[in-house]
Amino acid sequence: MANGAQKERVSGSLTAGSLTARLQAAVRERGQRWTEQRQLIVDVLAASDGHATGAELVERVRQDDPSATPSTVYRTLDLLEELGLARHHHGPDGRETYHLEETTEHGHLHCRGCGAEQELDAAAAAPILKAITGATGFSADLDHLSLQGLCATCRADQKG
Amino acid sequence: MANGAQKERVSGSLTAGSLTARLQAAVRERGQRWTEQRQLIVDVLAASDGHATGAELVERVRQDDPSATPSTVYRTLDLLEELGLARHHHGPDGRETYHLEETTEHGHLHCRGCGAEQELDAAAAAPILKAITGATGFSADLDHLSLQGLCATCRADQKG
DNA sequence: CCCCTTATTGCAACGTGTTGCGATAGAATC
DNA sequence: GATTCTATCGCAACACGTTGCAATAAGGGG
Ligand SMILES: [Mn+2]
Ligand SMILES: [Mn+2]
Ligand SMILES: [Zn+2]
Ligand SMILES: [Zn+2]
Repeated sequence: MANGAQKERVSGSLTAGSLTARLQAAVRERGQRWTEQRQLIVDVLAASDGHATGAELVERVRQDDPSATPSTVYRTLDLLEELGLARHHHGPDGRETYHLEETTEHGHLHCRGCGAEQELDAAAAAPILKAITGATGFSADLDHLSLQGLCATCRADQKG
Repeated sequence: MANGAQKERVSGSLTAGSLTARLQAAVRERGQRWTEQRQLIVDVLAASDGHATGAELVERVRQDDPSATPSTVYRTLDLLEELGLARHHHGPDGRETYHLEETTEHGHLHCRGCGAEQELDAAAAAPILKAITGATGFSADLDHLSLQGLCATCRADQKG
Protein backbone atom coordinates (compact mmCIF):
# COMPACT_ATOMS: atom_id res chain seq x y z
CA MET A 1 0.00 0.00 0.00
CA ALA A 2 0.84 3.67 0.50
CA ASN A 3 2.28 5.87 -2.20
CA GLY A 4 4.17 4.52 -5.19
CA ALA A 5 6.82 6.32 -7.21
CA GLN A 6 7.05 10.07 -6.95
CA LYS A 7 5.35 11.96 -9.69
CA GLU A 8 7.52 14.22 -11.76
CA ARG A 9 5.49 16.70 -13.69
CA VAL A 10 6.42 16.47 -17.33
CA SER A 11 4.66 19.45 -18.67
CA GLY A 12 3.00 22.73 -17.98
CA SER A 13 0.88 23.27 -21.03
CA LEU A 14 1.38 20.71 -23.74
CA THR A 15 1.58 21.32 -27.43
CA ALA A 16 1.66 18.23 -29.61
CA GLY A 17 5.07 19.07 -31.00
CA SER A 18 7.12 19.37 -27.85
CA LEU A 19 5.29 16.59 -26.12
CA THR A 20 7.39 13.72 -27.40
CA ALA A 21 10.70 15.42 -26.72
CA ARG A 22 9.72 16.30 -23.20
CA LEU A 23 8.37 12.87 -22.44
CA GLN A 24 11.45 11.23 -23.88
CA ALA A 25 13.68 13.33 -21.65
CA ALA A 26 11.58 12.64 -18.56
CA VAL A 27 11.64 8.91 -19.20
CA ARG A 28 15.41 8.79 -19.80
CA GLU A 29 16.01 10.79 -16.69
CA ARG A 30 14.44 7.96 -14.75
CA GLY A 31 16.83 5.47 -16.34
CA GLN A 32 14.07 4.22 -18.55
CA ARG A 33 13.78 3.96 -22.31
CA TRP A 34 11.77 5.60 -25.02
CA THR A 35 10.28 3.07 -27.43
CA GLU A 36 8.16 3.03 -30.55
CA GLN A 37 5.35 1.42 -28.56
CA ARG A 38 5.34 4.23 -26.06
CA GLN A 39 5.38 6.83 -28.79
CA LEU A 40 2.47 5.12 -30.50
CA ILE A 41 0.45 4.85 -27.30
CA VAL A 42 0.97 8.53 -26.55
CA ASP A 43 -0.10 9.40 -30.10
CA VAL A 44 -3.24 7.29 -29.79
CA LEU A 45 -4.10 8.80 -26.45
CA ALA A 46 -3.59 12.30 -27.85
CA ALA A 47 -5.84 11.46 -30.81
CA SER A 48 -8.53 10.02 -28.51
CA ASP A 49 -10.05 13.27 -27.53
CA GLY A 50 -11.91 13.20 -24.28
CA HIS A 51 -12.11 9.88 -22.45
CA ALA A 52 -11.23 6.35 -23.47
CA THR A 53 -11.23 3.07 -21.60
CA GLY A 54 -8.18 0.83 -21.54
CA ALA A 55 -9.82 -1.65 -23.88
CA GLU A 56 -10.61 1.09 -26.39
CA LEU A 57 -7.02 2.30 -26.33
CA VAL A 58 -5.71 -1.24 -26.79
CA GLU A 59 -7.91 -1.65 -29.82
CA ARG A 60 -6.79 1.64 -31.40
CA VAL A 61 -3.13 0.92 -30.73
CA ARG A 62 -3.44 -2.48 -32.35
CA GLN A 63 -4.86 -0.93 -35.48
CA ASP A 64 -1.51 0.78 -36.00
CA ASP A 65 0.63 -2.02 -34.59
CA PRO A 66 -1.04 -5.42 -34.37
CA SER A 67 1.93 -6.83 -32.49
CA ALA A 68 1.20 -4.62 -29.50
CA THR A 69 -0.36 -6.44 -26.55
CA PRO A 70 -2.69 -5.34 -23.74
CA SER A 71 0.00 -5.73 -21.11
CA THR A 72 2.23 -3.20 -22.85
CA VAL A 73 -0.58 -0.73 -23.31
CA TYR A 74 -1.69 -0.93 -19.70
CA ARG A 75 1.87 -0.74 -18.39
CA THR A 76 2.46 2.33 -20.53
CA LEU A 77 -0.71 3.96 -19.26
CA ASP A 78 0.56 3.42 -15.72
CA LEU A 79 3.86 5.04 -16.68
CA LEU A 80 2.12 8.01 -18.25
CA GLU A 81 0.11 8.48 -15.10
CA GLU A 82 3.26 8.38 -13.00
CA LEU A 83 4.72 11.08 -15.22
CA GLY A 84 1.57 13.11 -14.84
CA LEU A 85 0.76 13.06 -18.53
CA ALA A 86 -2.36 10.92 -18.28
CA ARG A 87 -5.11 10.71 -15.72
CA HIS A 88 -8.00 8.39 -15.12
CA HIS A 89 -11.31 8.41 -13.38
CA HIS A 90 -13.89 5.67 -12.94
CA GLY A 91 -17.18 5.25 -14.74
CA PRO A 92 -20.29 4.25 -12.77
CA ASP A 93 -19.31 0.63 -13.33
CA GLY A 94 -15.88 1.28 -11.83
CA ARG A 95 -13.98 0.93 -15.09
CA GLU A 96 -11.00 3.21 -15.54
CA THR A 97 -11.25 5.87 -18.22
CA TYR A 98 -8.14 7.72 -19.38
CA HIS A 99 -7.52 11.18 -20.67
CA LEU A 100 -4.51 13.37 -21.34
CA GLU A 101 -3.36 15.83 -18.72
CA GLU A 102 -3.77 18.71 -21.15
CA THR A 103 -7.49 18.59 -20.51
CA THR A 104 -8.29 20.86 -17.60
CA GLU A 105 -8.86 19.10 -14.32
CA HIS A 106 -12.46 18.04 -13.86
CA GLY A 107 -14.73 15.59 -12.09
CA HIS A 108 -17.70 13.58 -13.35
CA LEU A 109 -21.33 13.13 -12.40
CA HIS A 110 -23.37 10.18 -13.66
CA CYS A 111 -27.15 10.20 -13.50
CA ARG A 112 -28.53 6.74 -12.76
CA GLY A 113 -31.93 7.87 -14.07
CA CYS A 114 -31.17 9.00 -17.60
CA GLY A 115 -27.54 7.96 -17.92
CA ALA A 116 -26.39 11.52 -18.54
CA GLU A 117 -22.80 12.32 -17.74
CA GLN A 118 -21.94 15.84 -16.64
CA GLU A 119 -18.47 17.28 -16.23
CA LEU A 120 -17.59 19.28 -13.20
CA ASP A 121 -14.98 21.95 -13.76
CA ALA A 122 -12.71 23.40 -11.10
CA ALA A 123 -14.87 26.46 -10.52
CA ALA A 124 -18.05 24.47 -9.98
CA ALA A 125 -16.19 21.95 -7.85
CA ALA A 126 -14.59 24.48 -5.53
CA PRO A 127 -17.44 24.71 -3.00
CA ILE A 128 -17.79 20.92 -3.02
CA LEU A 129 -14.10 20.30 -2.35
CA LYS A 130 -14.23 22.91 0.35
CA ALA A 131 -17.19 21.20 2.00
CA ILE A 132 -15.32 17.89 1.90
CA THR A 133 -12.27 19.36 3.56
CA GLY A 134 -14.44 21.09 6.13
CA ALA A 135 -16.35 17.94 7.03
CA THR A 136 -13.52 15.43 6.92
CA GLY A 137 -10.07 17.04 6.64
CA PHE A 138 -9.61 15.25 3.33
CA SER A 139 -8.40 17.06 0.27
CA ALA A 140 -10.19 15.22 -2.53
CA ASP A 141 -8.71 14.72 -6.01
CA LEU A 142 -11.01 16.42 -8.48
CA ASP A 143 -9.54 14.37 -11.33
CA HIS A 144 -10.61 11.16 -9.71
CA LEU A 145 -13.96 12.37 -8.45
CA SER A 146 -16.87 10.48 -9.93
CA LEU A 147 -20.30 10.70 -8.39
CA GLN A 148 -23.48 8.83 -9.06
CA GLY A 149 -26.91 10.20 -8.34
CA LEU A 150 -29.96 11.78 -9.90
CA CYS A 151 -29.81 14.86 -12.08
CA ALA A 152 -32.23 17.72 -11.50
CA THR A 153 -34.45 16.65 -14.40
CA CYS A 154 -34.76 13.05 -13.27
CA ARG A 155 -35.44 14.15 -9.74
CA ALA A 156 -38.31 16.36 -10.93
CA ASP A 157 -39.71 13.57 -13.12
CA GLN A 158 -39.63 11.17 -10.21
CA LYS A 159 -41.65 13.46 -8.00
CA GLY A 160 -44.36 14.14 -10.61
CA MET B 1 -29.00 2.55 -20.51
CA ALA B 2 -31.39 4.42 -18.18
CA ASN B 3 -33.01 2.95 -15.13
CA GLY B 4 -33.52 -0.77 -14.61
CA ALA B 5 -36.24 -2.41 -12.55
CA GLN B 6 -38.00 -0.42 -9.89
CA LYS B 7 -36.65 -0.90 -6.42
CA GLU B 8 -39.08 -2.25 -3.87
CA ARG B 9 -37.87 -1.73 -0.37
CA VAL B 10 -37.89 -5.05 1.41
CA SER B 11 -37.26 -3.90 4.91
CA GLY B 12 -37.27 -1.11 7.37
CA SER B 13 -34.95 -2.32 10.06
CA LEU B 14 -33.78 -5.85 9.59
CA THR B 15 -33.45 -8.47 12.27
CA ALA B 16 -31.80 -11.70 11.18
CA GLY B 17 -34.91 -13.74 11.96
CA SER B 18 -37.50 -11.95 9.88
CA LEU B 19 -35.10 -11.26 7.06
CA THR B 20 -35.57 -14.50 5.19
CA ALA B 21 -39.34 -14.45 5.40
CA ARG B 22 -39.52 -10.90 4.17
CA LEU B 23 -37.12 -11.48 1.34
CA GLN B 24 -38.92 -14.63 0.31
CA ALA B 25 -42.21 -12.76 0.14
CA ALA B 26 -40.70 -9.89 -1.83
CA VAL B 27 -39.14 -12.25 -4.34
CA ARG B 28 -42.32 -14.28 -4.82
CA GLU B 29 -44.31 -11.13 -5.30
CA ARG B 30 -42.17 -10.42 -8.33
CA GLY B 31 -43.01 -13.84 -9.76
CA GLN B 32 -39.54 -15.04 -8.82
CA ARG B 33 -38.40 -17.94 -6.67
CA TRP B 34 -36.70 -18.42 -3.37
CA THR B 35 -33.91 -20.96 -3.57
CA GLU B 36 -31.37 -22.55 -1.28
CA GLN B 37 -28.61 -20.71 -3.13
CA ARG B 38 -30.21 -17.37 -2.48
CA GLN B 39 -30.75 -18.20 1.15
CA LEU B 40 -27.11 -19.21 1.48
CA ILE B 41 -25.83 -16.08 -0.24
CA VAL B 42 -27.92 -13.86 2.03
CA ASP B 43 -26.60 -15.75 5.05
CA VAL B 44 -23.01 -15.32 3.91
CA LEU B 45 -23.52 -11.64 3.22
CA ALA B 46 -25.09 -11.18 6.66
CA ALA B 47 -22.15 -12.97 8.26
CA SER B 48 -19.63 -10.85 6.31
CA ASP B 49 -19.76 -7.87 8.55
CA GLY B 50 -18.74 -4.64 6.91
CA HIS B 51 -17.63 -4.81 3.28
CA ALA B 52 -16.78 -7.71 1.00
CA THR B 53 -15.86 -7.90 -2.67
CA GLY B 54 -17.71 -10.18 -5.05
CA ALA B 55 -14.78 -12.58 -5.19
CA GLU B 56 -14.65 -12.82 -1.41
CA LEU B 57 -18.34 -13.62 -1.25
CA VAL B 58 -18.00 -16.24 -3.96
CA GLU B 59 -15.24 -17.90 -1.99
CA ARG B 60 -17.24 -17.93 1.24
CA VAL B 61 -20.36 -19.23 -0.45
CA ARG B 62 -18.39 -22.06 -2.03
CA GLN B 63 -17.11 -23.14 1.35
CA ASP B 64 -20.67 -24.01 2.29
CA ASP B 65 -21.75 -25.18 -1.15
CA PRO B 66 -18.94 -26.04 -3.57
CA SER B 67 -21.42 -26.49 -6.40
CA ALA B 68 -22.27 -22.78 -6.33
CA THR B 69 -20.76 -20.80 -9.20
CA PRO B 70 -19.69 -17.17 -9.58
CA SER B 71 -22.48 -16.41 -12.02
CA THR B 72 -25.13 -17.37 -9.48
CA VAL B 73 -23.49 -15.37 -6.72
CA TYR B 74 -23.17 -12.24 -8.84
CA ARG B 75 -26.68 -12.55 -10.22
CA THR B 76 -28.01 -12.91 -6.71
CA LEU B 77 -26.08 -9.86 -5.55
CA ASP B 78 -27.72 -7.91 -8.36
CA LEU B 79 -31.13 -9.16 -7.24
CA LEU B 80 -30.44 -8.20 -3.62
CA GLU B 81 -29.47 -4.72 -4.75
CA GLU B 82 -32.68 -4.42 -6.76
CA LEU B 83 -34.61 -5.37 -3.64
CA GLY B 84 -32.69 -2.81 -1.65
CA LEU B 85 -31.20 -5.36 0.72
CA ALA B 86 -27.60 -4.99 -0.44
CA ARG B 87 -25.59 -2.03 -1.55
CA HIS B 88 -22.20 -1.55 -3.13
CA HIS B 89 -19.63 1.12 -3.48
CA HIS B 90 -16.31 1.12 -5.35
CA GLY B 91 -12.83 0.86 -3.91
CA PRO B 92 -10.07 3.14 -5.23
CA ASP B 93 -9.38 0.50 -7.88
CA GLY B 94 -13.02 0.59 -8.96
CA ARG B 95 -13.88 -2.86 -7.67
CA GLU B 96 -17.37 -3.27 -6.25
CA THR B 97 -17.66 -3.90 -2.54
CA TYR B 98 -20.93 -5.12 -1.05
CA HIS B 99 -22.61 -4.65 2.27
CA LEU B 100 -26.05 -5.27 3.74
CA GLU B 101 -28.59 -2.51 3.81
CA GLU B 102 -28.88 -2.77 7.59
CA THR B 103 -25.65 -0.82 7.86
CA THR B 104 -26.48 2.87 7.99
CA GLU B 105 -25.94 4.73 4.77
CA HIS B 106 -22.40 6.03 4.41
CA GLY B 107 -19.75 7.07 1.91
CA HIS B 108 -16.03 6.31 1.76
CA LEU B 109 -12.81 8.29 1.58
CA HIS B 110 -9.54 6.67 0.50
CA CYS B 111 -6.22 8.34 1.21
CA ARG B 112 -3.73 7.76 -1.59
CA GLY B 113 -0.90 8.69 0.76
CA CYS B 114 -1.29 6.24 3.64
CA GLY B 115 -4.03 4.01 2.27
CA ALA B 116 -6.38 4.84 5.13
CA GLU B 117 -10.07 4.40 4.52
CA GLN B 118 -12.50 6.63 6.35
CA GLU B 119 -16.25 6.26 6.49
CA LEU B 120 -18.48 9.23 6.02
CA ASP B 121 -21.80 9.07 7.85
CA ALA B 122 -24.94 10.91 6.88
CA ALA B 123 -24.37 13.76 9.30
CA ALA B 124 -20.83 14.46 8.11
CA ALA B 125 -21.93 14.09 4.51
CA ALA B 126 -24.86 16.47 4.69
CA PRO B 127 -22.94 19.69 3.91
CA ILE B 128 -21.08 17.92 1.12
CA LEU B 129 -24.24 16.63 -0.54
CA LYS B 130 -25.77 20.05 -0.16
CA ALA B 131 -22.77 21.66 -1.87
CA ILE B 132 -23.06 19.16 -4.72
CA THR B 133 -26.73 19.94 -5.24
CA GLY B 134 -26.03 23.65 -5.04
CA ALA B 135 -23.24 23.54 -7.61
CA THR B 136 -24.71 21.05 -10.05
CA GLY B 137 -28.38 20.24 -9.37
CA PHE B 138 -27.39 16.62 -8.82
CA SER B 139 -28.57 14.70 -5.80
CA ALA B 140 -25.63 12.36 -5.13
CA ASP B 141 -26.04 8.85 -3.70
CA LEU B 142 -24.16 8.74 -0.42
CA ASP B 143 -24.05 4.94 -0.55
CA HIS B 144 -22.13 5.02 -3.77
CA LEU B 145 -19.90 7.95 -2.92
CA SER B 146 -16.24 7.03 -2.86
CA LEU B 147 -13.59 9.73 -2.92
CA GLN B 148 -9.85 9.57 -3.32
CA GLY B 149 -7.50 12.20 -1.98
CA LEU B 150 -5.12 13.05 0.82
CA CYS B 151 -6.05 12.83 4.48
CA ALA B 152 -5.17 15.70 6.81
CA THR B 153 -2.15 13.85 8.21
CA CYS B 154 -0.66 13.03 4.83
CA ARG B 155 -1.23 16.57 3.67
CA ALA B 156 0.66 17.94 6.66
CA ASP B 157 3.51 15.44 6.15
CA GLN B 158 3.79 16.45 2.53
CA LYS B 159 4.19 20.10 3.35
CA GLY B 160 6.87 19.56 6.03
C1' DC C 1 29.97 0.65 -35.25
C1' DC C 2 29.97 -3.14 -31.87
C1' DC C 3 29.23 -4.70 -26.89
C1' DC C 4 26.97 -4.94 -22.78
C1' DT C 5 23.63 -4.08 -19.35
C1' DT C 6 19.09 -4.23 -18.27
C1' DA C 7 14.48 -2.04 -19.33
C1' DT C 8 10.81 -3.46 -22.18
C1' DT C 9 8.20 -6.57 -24.71
C1' DG C 10 5.12 -10.56 -25.92
C1' DC C 11 3.40 -14.56 -24.15
C1' DA C 12 0.93 -17.56 -21.27
C1' DA C 13 -1.50 -18.13 -17.21
C1' DC C 14 -4.33 -16.27 -13.96
C1' DG C 15 -8.12 -13.31 -11.45
C1' DT C 16 -12.52 -11.22 -11.67
C1' DG C 17 -16.90 -10.65 -13.70
C1' DT C 18 -20.58 -11.27 -17.44
C1' DT C 19 -23.51 -13.64 -20.70
C1' DG C 20 -26.08 -17.28 -23.64
C1' DC C 21 -27.83 -21.68 -23.32
C1' DG C 22 -29.65 -26.22 -22.12
C1' DA C 23 -30.65 -28.81 -17.77
C1' DT C 24 -32.71 -28.47 -13.26
C1' DA C 25 -35.85 -27.48 -9.91
C1' DG C 26 -39.41 -23.89 -7.51
C1' DA C 27 -44.10 -23.48 -6.74
C1' DA C 28 -48.81 -23.01 -8.44
C1' DT C 29 -52.59 -25.97 -9.89
C1' DC C 30 -54.94 -29.94 -9.99
C1' DG D 1 -48.37 -36.23 -4.80
C1' DA D 2 -48.19 -35.58 -9.85
C1' DT D 3 -48.19 -32.10 -13.65
C1' DT D 4 -46.83 -28.07 -15.74
C1' DC D 5 -44.69 -23.72 -16.48
C1' DT D 6 -40.70 -21.18 -16.39
C1' DA D 7 -37.23 -19.00 -13.21
C1' DT D 8 -32.82 -20.34 -11.80
C1' DC D 9 -28.88 -23.00 -12.11
C1' DG D 10 -24.20 -24.68 -13.73
C1' DC D 11 -21.38 -24.60 -17.53
C1' DA D 12 -18.54 -22.90 -21.10
C1' DA D 13 -17.01 -19.09 -23.52
C1' DC D 14 -15.92 -14.57 -23.40
C1' DA D 15 -14.19 -9.69 -21.91
C1' DC D 16 -11.02 -6.95 -19.38
C1' DG D 17 -6.90 -6.47 -16.80
C1' DT D 18 -2.61 -8.07 -14.27
C1' DT D 19 1.64 -10.59 -13.48
C1' DG D 20 6.00 -13.66 -13.92
C1' DC D 21 9.23 -14.94 -17.11
C1' DA D 22 12.32 -15.53 -21.04
C1' DA D 23 13.50 -13.19 -25.43
C1' DT D 24 14.34 -8.75 -27.43
C1' DA D 25 16.07 -4.35 -28.09
C1' DA D 26 17.30 0.62 -26.17
C1' DG D 27 21.04 3.24 -25.60
C1' DG D 28 25.48 4.26 -23.05
C1' DG D 29 30.47 3.20 -23.33
C1' DG D 30 34.42 1.48 -25.72
MN1 LIG E 1 -21.45 1.24 -8.99
MN1 LIG F 1 -8.63 4.98 -9.58
ZN1 LIG G 1 -30.91 12.18 -15.24
ZN1 LIG H 1 -3.30 9.56 4.59
